[in-house]
Amino acid sequence: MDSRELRYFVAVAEELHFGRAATRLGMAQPPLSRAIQHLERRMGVALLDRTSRSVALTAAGEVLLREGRRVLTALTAAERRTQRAGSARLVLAMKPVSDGDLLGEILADYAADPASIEVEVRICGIGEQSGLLRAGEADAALLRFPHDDPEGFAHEELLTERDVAVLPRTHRLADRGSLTMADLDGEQFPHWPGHPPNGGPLVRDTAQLMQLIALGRTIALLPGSARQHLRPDLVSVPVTDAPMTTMAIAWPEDSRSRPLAAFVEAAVKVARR
Amino acid sequence: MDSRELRYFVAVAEELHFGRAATRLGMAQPPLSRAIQHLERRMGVALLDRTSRSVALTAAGEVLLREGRRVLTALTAAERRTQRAGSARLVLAMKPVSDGDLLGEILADYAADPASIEVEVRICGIGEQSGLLRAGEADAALLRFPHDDPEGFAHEELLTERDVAVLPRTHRLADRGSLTMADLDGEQFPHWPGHPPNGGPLVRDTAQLMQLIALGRTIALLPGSARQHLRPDLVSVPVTDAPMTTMAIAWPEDSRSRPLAAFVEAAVKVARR
DNA sequence: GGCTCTCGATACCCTGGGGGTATGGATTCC
DNA sequence: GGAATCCATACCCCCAGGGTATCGAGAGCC
Repeated sequence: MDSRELRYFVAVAEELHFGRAATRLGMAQPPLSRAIQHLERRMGVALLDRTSRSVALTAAGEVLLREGRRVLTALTAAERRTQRAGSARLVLAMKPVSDGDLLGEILADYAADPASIEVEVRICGIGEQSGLLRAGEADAALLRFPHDDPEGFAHEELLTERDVAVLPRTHRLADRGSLTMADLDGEQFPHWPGHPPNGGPLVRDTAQLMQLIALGRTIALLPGSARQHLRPDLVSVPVTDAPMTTMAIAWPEDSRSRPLAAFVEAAVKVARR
Repeated sequence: MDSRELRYFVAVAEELHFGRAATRLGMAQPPLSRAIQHLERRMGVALLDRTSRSVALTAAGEVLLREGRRVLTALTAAERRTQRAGSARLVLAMKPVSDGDLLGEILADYAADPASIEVEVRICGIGEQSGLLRAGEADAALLRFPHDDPEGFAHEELLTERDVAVLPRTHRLADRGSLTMADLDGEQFPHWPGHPPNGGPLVRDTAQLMQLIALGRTIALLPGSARQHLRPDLVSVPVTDAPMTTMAIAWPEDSRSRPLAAFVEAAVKVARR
């Protein structure tokens, strides 16, 4: 099969409408209809049930949609990784305030390596790191367990620390020297993307989170190292029995890139000292 | 990128020779050269270092070869799975004599389900099951742990049994009621494909293995259930401390096929009783 | 019931790119 | 230095893939 046809099919299968799919693909509807017919003929299997009023997926079509999407993302990921293998630059994906204050040192340590290349730090939204890694847009990512999922990636744990509570300066618990999780019962926690809704406000980035905390709409448990970056109207309080979170660096399992290996090595070295 | 170009590139990267690659692809050499040039131009990265005498991969080319192969196999796997989703038939891959004598019952039990469809049992060589599964040629496979690797597949364990020694009837240990692993010290075990060579004869299928045992060239530890299928010139002897092996049924993690789910259910049900 | 609107399929045309052959030019080997 | 090898270039040709116009089948509306 040809990846062009696959792209066509995925577009139609997602839109369930030839006209819209054609627009999305930047082409006219008739050649799209024909291409799908070709595809079905060659594969010897019906992918779509169509009447003049509706388009629906057959069982085979559902399989091809699911698998096809994966193939297409793998294809563009391969493209990206290849392109970046040509450019002498590493791309590191991280969400803000999740570097455990180690990134500066890691970058400095790596830069000291005479064979080092430029490192672009790409700050992304919460939970987007693994997407960037999977799509081949980044060479490595800083993840935080258990929030992020290292599935399909190799990773190296760098730092484990206990979460602290981040509160508005005016919060009833803001003056306490330390807290327990029980003290936080009944508090409103934010709704992280990709997690089940808990009634709290949906938070997409850290600045937004900080703002919501300052407004008293929510409070958060953040890695201890986040303490250093708090706005003056927020305070952090240790929570003696808060969950531990682990920062790790992750990369595509089968990467053979020397610069990446050197960077990971630098990260581990800095974390161990 | 287009999968056709990717196929071209992979062929050249594997052959490191435009002429041979072109032959393999069933085309002439000049259009192949051009296609690769196009690809490099569009991606903005050199994939091959070529002189008039030699072709070598660049770093970027190595990345594309590795990732591209995977994409291409995923593509053909998607094609196969789609085609088979259209045909009302399940394909089960197994190597011979590894069904723990359960397969007959499983097939009967599944066939009793009114919604059941035809099941094709595909007997394959040793260690080939996961390849067939990965390539989308089979819907499910019988694996045996720890010999087979369920990586990337969902699986359900069906049966754990202790290996027995399979010996020629004339072997010095053939008359013993039971053995220990220590008794087998110094015996020549076969070399399984995909495992490191151990000096023993390479064995690709069970018939061959049985023949080699009968000839006294090797002996083997096989699942206890293999006992039933021994040739008359071979005997099996329990080994009290032999490793345990587990038979499992494995399938692509994200399969949504109803017939497959029903079949797995039947297999588990039979194994549990 | 007939008018209209929607939407996929069909008919037909046209262009560009992918493939072919012939040949050039560089390198290696005898 | 001549021959052989092998990738690149030059040039041609054809059809696959894309466009426009239109048909035909359902659905909804009055």
